[in-house]
Amino acid sequence: MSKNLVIVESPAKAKTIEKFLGKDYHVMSCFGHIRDLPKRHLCIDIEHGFHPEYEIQADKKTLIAQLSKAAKEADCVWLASDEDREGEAIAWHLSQVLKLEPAKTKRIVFNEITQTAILNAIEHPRDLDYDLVDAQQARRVLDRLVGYEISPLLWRKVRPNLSAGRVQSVAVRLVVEREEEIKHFKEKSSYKVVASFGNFSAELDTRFQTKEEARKFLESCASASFSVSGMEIKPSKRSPAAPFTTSTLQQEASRKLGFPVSKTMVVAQQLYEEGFITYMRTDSVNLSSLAIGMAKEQILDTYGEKYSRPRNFSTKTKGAQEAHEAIRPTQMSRTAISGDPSRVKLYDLIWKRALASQMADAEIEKTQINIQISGHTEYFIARGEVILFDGFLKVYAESKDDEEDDKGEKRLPVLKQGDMLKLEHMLAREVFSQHSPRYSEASLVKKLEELGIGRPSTYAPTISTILKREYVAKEDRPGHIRPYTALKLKDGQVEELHLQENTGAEKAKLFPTDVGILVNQFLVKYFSPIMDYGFTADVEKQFDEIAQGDMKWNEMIAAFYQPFHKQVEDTAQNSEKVSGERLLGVDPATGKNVYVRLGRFGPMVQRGETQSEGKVDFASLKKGISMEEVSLEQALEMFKLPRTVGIYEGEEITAAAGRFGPYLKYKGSFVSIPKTDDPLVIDLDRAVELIKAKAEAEQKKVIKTFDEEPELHILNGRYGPYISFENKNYKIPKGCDASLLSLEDCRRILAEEQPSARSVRKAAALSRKKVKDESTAKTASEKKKTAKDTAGKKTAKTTKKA
DNA sequence: CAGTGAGCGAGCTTCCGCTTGACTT
Repeated sequence: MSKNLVIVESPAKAKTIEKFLGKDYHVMSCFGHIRDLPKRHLCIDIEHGFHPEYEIQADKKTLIAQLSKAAKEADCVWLASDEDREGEAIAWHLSQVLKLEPAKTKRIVFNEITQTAILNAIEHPRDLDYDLVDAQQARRVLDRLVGYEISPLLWRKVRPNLSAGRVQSVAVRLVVEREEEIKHFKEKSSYKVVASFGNFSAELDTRFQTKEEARKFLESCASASFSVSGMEIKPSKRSPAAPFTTSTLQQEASRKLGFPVSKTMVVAQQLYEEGFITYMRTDSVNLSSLAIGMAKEQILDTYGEKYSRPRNFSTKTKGAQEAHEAIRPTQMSRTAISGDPSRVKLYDLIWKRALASQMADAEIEKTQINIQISGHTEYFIARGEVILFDGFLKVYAESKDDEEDDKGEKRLPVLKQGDMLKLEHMLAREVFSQHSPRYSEASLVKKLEELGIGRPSTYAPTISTILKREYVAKEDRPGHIRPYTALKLKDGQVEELHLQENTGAEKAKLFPTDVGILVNQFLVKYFSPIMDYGFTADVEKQFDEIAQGDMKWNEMIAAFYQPFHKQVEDTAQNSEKVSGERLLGVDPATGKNVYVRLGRFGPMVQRGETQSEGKVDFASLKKGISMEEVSLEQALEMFKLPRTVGIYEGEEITAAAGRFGPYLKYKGSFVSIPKTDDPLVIDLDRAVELIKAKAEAEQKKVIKTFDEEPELHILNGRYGPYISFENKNYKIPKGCDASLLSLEDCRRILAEEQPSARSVRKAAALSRKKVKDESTAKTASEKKKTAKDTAGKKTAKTTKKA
C-alpha cells in the first residue's frame, strides 16, 4: 500500500500526476465538489450566522467511501485541488468529510502539470487557507440566497418553473437590452465617395449627408484634375493573440467553426481526456516554461529562427483565478490529430493559436496616398498594406466579430508628389449606419467575462439555462431587401442608380422571448442592485476581503441579506402579477375586446372578458410573433383554429394549434403539420396525405407483434429496438436480435428490466388524461342541467390531482 | 407530446461552481 494519497479534482489529471510521482504516491480524483447545499430547500440557517447545511451528493457516496478507505491506509494525505477559491473549499470539504487528521494532512498547489511543478509543490506544502474557504462559502451562500428567494417570487408573479440568479438574470438582461437598443436604433444614411484611378481606388475624406450634396460634389468634379499631394509609407507590426482561455476558445470555435459553446466544451473535454490538450476550463493565458520550450523547438524546426519569439501573456480578465494554464496542446510537436472532424478541427485551432502565440510579430508596411482635387478642400485617401514578413500570420490569424474583411494585402502603386492621376469614375454610394450586433452564444460569454460574471466552468451551462428557460431563443433571421441610391460620375456625366442590397440577416443569434422580456422587467424594477452589471464585481471585491482575512464571511452576507430579504418580502406583498396584458382592439364580428398577455403556458391572445358571463376564447400566440408586435388582425386569425378540414372515410379531420405547434386530429390520433403548410388553409387532400405518411412511418417502426398480447410491441426507435408494453418502454439487453425474440423472451425481459423513467412519466400522464376525459364526458351529460359550463373543467381538475 | 389560460389553492419548480460518465426510445 502506498504511503501517500494525493487527491486532485480531475481523473485525467490524477493519471498524469501519478506517473510523475512514482510508486510511493497513489493519486485519486474527487471529481470536483463532493458536498453541496441540497437542492430541496434553502438549507441556510439564517438565524444562526447563515450556517450552511451541506450534504454529500448521492452519486458521490461510493466515491467518498473509496477515498475514505484510501485515506485511512495512507500515512499522509495530500490535498491537491486547484489553487483558487473553489479548489480550497474542495480541499476543506475533503478534510471534513474524510475526517482527516491535521497532522497527516497537507495542502499543496500547482498551476501547471509538469514534474518540476509537482515535485516543487510536494516540497512546499501548506495548511488549509480557511479565509479562502470562507470566501467560497460566502459566494455559495449568496448565490443560493439570491436564486432561491427570487425564483419563487417569479413563480408567483409571472409563471411557474422560472428561475433567477446572479449570473443568468444578468445574461438575460444583456440580451433584452441589446434588442431594445436595436429596436430604438435610427438608421442614418450618408454618401460615401470612392474614386477609381485605374489600378487603385481612394475614398473621400468626408461623407455627405444628402444625395443633393453628393451630386453637387460629383458634378463639381466633372472637370477637376487629380494629383498626388502626399505619399506616406509607415512600417507597422501586428502581434499574435494570447493562447486560448475557455472564453476565447468558445469565441473562435464559434466564429471559425460555427460551434455552439456547448459543443466546443464537449469536444475539448474529449481532447483533454485523451491527453491531446491541457485543461479546457481556464481563465489563464499563461503557458508553462515547458510549453514555451516545446513551442520554440517546433517553430525552429519548421519555420526557422526568424519566426521564433517566446513570450508570456498576462491576464487582463476581471476576477481571473488562474488555477490552470492556458489551453494548449500537450505536445507542441503533435501538429494534427486524426478521427472525428470536429475534434480534428478544434485541435487544429488550439494548436495553431498556441504555436502562433510564440511566433514573431508580422511586419507590415502601411502606405497612404493623399490625392488633391483642383478647386476643392476635400481630398481622397488611398490606403495600402503590404506584408513584409508574415511572422505568426503564417500559422494563425484571429477573426473578429464584425466581419469587415479587409484581410490580405492591398498594394498601392509607387507614386510621388505632384503626379497627375486620371479619374476612371467616381461613385457616391448611400451607406447606412449599423446598430450594435445581436449577441451570439459566444459573444455573450465574452461580454459576461468582461463584466467578471460567471466562471469558465459555467459559461456553457449558463447559455443552456437561459435557452432552456426560454428567456432567450437562438434564431436565424432571413434579412430584408433595402434599396439604396448611388451616383456615378463617368466621362463628365453624373448618373443616378437605384440599387438594392440584402441586410439584417442573422444566423444563430440570441433574441429575447416575451417571457424573458417580462421577467427582466420585473427583476430590474424590484431587484436593481442585483441586476446591476457591476453587482458581481462588487461582491467579488468583498469575497477578496474575506479571503484576505479582512472581513467575516457571515457579516458580509448579513449586510447583504438584510435589505435584500426585506425587498423580497415587500415585492411578494405589494407587486402586481406580471402578465404584460395589452388591449389589441375590438373584434368587429363579436364586439368583444381582444387582449394579448402571458398565460400559464406562454403568450396568448384572449377574446372577451374572463370575469363576464359570455364565452371567452383563448389561443396560443403563433410561434414567431411576439407579444409586442402582434396586431389585432393577427390575433383574430389565431381564433380561427381549431377548424374542420373535411371528412375522410366517415371521420372528421380537424386542424388545430397545440402546445407543440399546429396539428391534425383524426380518429383520436395526432399528426403534426409541417412548417411548409398552414393549418388555416390546409385542404383535405393534403391532410389525408400527411395522415397516411404518419401511419406508414408508424408501420415501419413495428418489428414484431404478438396476437396473444396485443399491448406488447417490439419497436424500432432512435436508439435501436425496444419493447413497448402498456405504454411503458423497456430496453432489450445487448446482444439480442430483436426480430428473433419470442413472446416468452419478451415477458422475461419485462420482468427483469425497469421501464425507462421517461416512458413511466408519459404513461402516468396518459392515464391521468384518460381519467380526465372520462370525468369530463360524465359531467358533460350532467351539465345539461347546470347553466354554467365551468363544472366540467372543475371536476376534471380535481380528478387530475387524485 | 398533442387541452390548457380566471377561480379554491395542494404540491411541484429554483441558484452557481467544481467534475465526469450512464443513458436516452
